[in-house]
Amino acid sequence: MKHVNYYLAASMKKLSRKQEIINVASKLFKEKGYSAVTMRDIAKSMGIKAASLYNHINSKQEILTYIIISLAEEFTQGMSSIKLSNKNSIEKLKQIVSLHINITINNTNGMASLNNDWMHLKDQKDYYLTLRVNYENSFRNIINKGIKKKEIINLNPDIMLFSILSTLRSLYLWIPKKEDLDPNELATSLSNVLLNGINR
Amino acid sequence: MKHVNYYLAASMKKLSRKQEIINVASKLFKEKGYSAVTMRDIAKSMGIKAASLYNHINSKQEILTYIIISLAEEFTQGMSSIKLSNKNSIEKLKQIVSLHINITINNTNGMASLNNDWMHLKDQKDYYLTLRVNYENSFRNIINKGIKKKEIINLNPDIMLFSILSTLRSLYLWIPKKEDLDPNELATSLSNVLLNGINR
DNA sequence: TTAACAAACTAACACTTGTTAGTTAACTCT
DNA sequence: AGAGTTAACTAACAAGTGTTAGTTTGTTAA
Repeated sequence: MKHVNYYLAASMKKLSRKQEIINVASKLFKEKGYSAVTMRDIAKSMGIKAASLYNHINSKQEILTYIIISLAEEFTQGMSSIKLSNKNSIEKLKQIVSLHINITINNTNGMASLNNDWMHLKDQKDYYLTLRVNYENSFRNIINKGIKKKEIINLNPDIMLFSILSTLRSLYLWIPKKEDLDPNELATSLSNVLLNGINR
Repeated sequence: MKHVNYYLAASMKKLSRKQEIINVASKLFKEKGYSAVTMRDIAKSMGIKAASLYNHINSKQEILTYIIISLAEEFTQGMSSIKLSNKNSIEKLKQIVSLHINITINNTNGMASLNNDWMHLKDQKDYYLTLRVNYENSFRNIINKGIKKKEIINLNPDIMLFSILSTLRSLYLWIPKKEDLDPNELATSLSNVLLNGINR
């Protein structure tokens, strides 16, 4: 008997086999990086042979591309609605913090590839880099406007951008260790630390 | 003629061939990660054949181990002298910021491996992880003492630790893009942002 | 019942990987 | 001049790489 009938609880939708592969691959990519994970590793984690993966996906590269591009587009979309919101710059920064937390909670493993394996993209690398640069520019714009309106201190905006973004991009390393933490509470606390510092 | 006599300016010390290999490897590891860099890549960058590398190093693994462990020990040593200094917690945090900036400026490429390739260590992985945990614990202790002495706001210390450390660990991505910036000025500005936030 | 499909399998290929063995040429020191 | 050392070379190997071709088997739709 080759096919197993998994019992599926009423609440869980059945994932396409392709999506299962992508999820398993994401987890392995997070642990060892794209280059160190072989198709045989992925297959073994699913209990099948490497060749069988090709009934569902076209290449290893396709898996990486899917993981990274869908996340990058999610960030782009999130940023574009933040730009449209009628809030001051501080509130917009808080929205950015929440955006990162929510996306990271939903796809912790994928965020590792986004951060560490984008250089292994082929066809879509330029597209990814464009999305990334645009995202950073939007972020910088919010900071610059905040400085002009005296909502944000008048310091080197690149240092502020780098500092905040580094923390947000590293969330994937940290969130899985703190499962008990509520996303909203985390957003509040983290915004507080990033915006107001820790000095008393 | 197989051997070239490089002209060495009086100011530059001649690096051992082994150290040259490690430097070249560090650069490649930063660009593509340890697993994606082959011995033939490293050799090509040096203008020699892969087999020739083995006159100077014992294995690819040895290169990675050297890069990571020497940096980790540098951090350990830096932290231990900060612990001994008679400063309040805010001043100690500023010293930690400077420690990261100085080490990163001196070995930007190596910092990439420290952050992203430590999981590919073999023999020395446990040792590395011990150093890392100890470092984080020392960092957390400084924050906790600061909270007790009311020098630091009374918020979740793990969030503060994570936030600051994420930024410091990402410096290697950012410092090479800002060559004009003076290390001391960067330390001052970054400490200011990390400790006092950006809110006006 | 049977045709079509989905998803697994075995076997194989061409290429790349880290590494070893043995050799050779140029410098250094006596 | 000769011995020793350093650092390059060529050639090769065994293991592992992503991927393809062709086949088999259970499930689904007509």
